[in-house]
Amino acid sequence: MAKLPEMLSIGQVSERSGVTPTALRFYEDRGLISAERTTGNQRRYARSVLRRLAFIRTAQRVGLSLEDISTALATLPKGRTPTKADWTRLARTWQGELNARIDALNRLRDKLSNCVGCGCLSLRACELYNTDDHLVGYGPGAVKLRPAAEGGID
Amino acid sequence: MAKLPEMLSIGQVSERSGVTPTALRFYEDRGLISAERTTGNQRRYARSVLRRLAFIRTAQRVGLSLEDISTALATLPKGRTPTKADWTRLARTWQGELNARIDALNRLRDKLSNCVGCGCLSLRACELYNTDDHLVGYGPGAVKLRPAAEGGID
DNA sequence: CACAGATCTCGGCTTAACTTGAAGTCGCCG
DNA sequence: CGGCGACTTCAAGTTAAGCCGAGATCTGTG
Repeated sequence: MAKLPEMLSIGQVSERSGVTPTALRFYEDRGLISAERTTGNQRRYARSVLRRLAFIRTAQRVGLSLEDISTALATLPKGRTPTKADWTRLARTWQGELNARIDALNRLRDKLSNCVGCGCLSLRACELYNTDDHLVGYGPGAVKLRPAAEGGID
Repeated sequence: MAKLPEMLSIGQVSERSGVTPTALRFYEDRGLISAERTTGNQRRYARSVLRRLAFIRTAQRVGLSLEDISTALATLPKGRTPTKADWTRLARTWQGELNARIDALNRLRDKLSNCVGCGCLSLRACELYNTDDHLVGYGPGAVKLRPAAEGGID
């Protein structure tokens, strides 16, 4: 096995993290990660970037946008090792986020089951139509959906 | 209260569904919904479009793409009322999807909790870093993440 | 030192899901 | 029947999260 290198090139980081070089540059551009430069202007990453990348990718996996992630990471003290309190705060935020998403999914799944049972599309007032709002209009089918576009998944 | 109109204009559908007119035209373009036309070429929607829209929006809410939705809807008999078997099939597909997403979220949330407990970022081998793969590299922080880009959320 | 292979920047392409704007037409109330 | 608001199409713009290629430069190894 090779010795542990102090700093990693973009290719090495890419290979170890599974994140493409292009994406790495992109993340840097967005302020999610950072790197030093050689005299020849090539990026040299500290090993800690791998932790950060794992974090970023994992968060992305559950549907958080890079902006969400970036915002969250920004609450951590820039540069220095975050305190436990910092992390707790961040985690709490995300847990709320995650819980909301899980709830939404559970609710929908259950409702979908109901719909199968009830025939759904020919039903007058399937619960599915009123997932999160209460503006049931008059007559069959008429409802006021909350514009989901704004809230994303939750 | 007004009388129930037989057919709805795009504006009425928009107001009742919370979906903008442009989005409605867009959905039509994508084959998700359809409408008849007046002699003057304006869209007139059957009330059932509201059910369909609620369905579409709800599915979107849980992260399904319009293409997913469109594919699913396409399995239903074009035009006529779907049979219960049709619905069952569709629902089964989506339930698998939903379950997968719920699982992923639960796993992550739990791991995030662990991380708070353990100090995470200063940890050598936090579970977070090995969410779904097993290629733990040598030394702290070195891992091979599965390219999440391909699988999306699940 | 030479050179192959890794990186660099930059601009443009991609997909999804719409939105915005322009220029013109409908429909219905008074 | 006049007019104004609702509607039409079409083209182009937007955001997210990158990918791709070109042309130039760096780095490390023999």
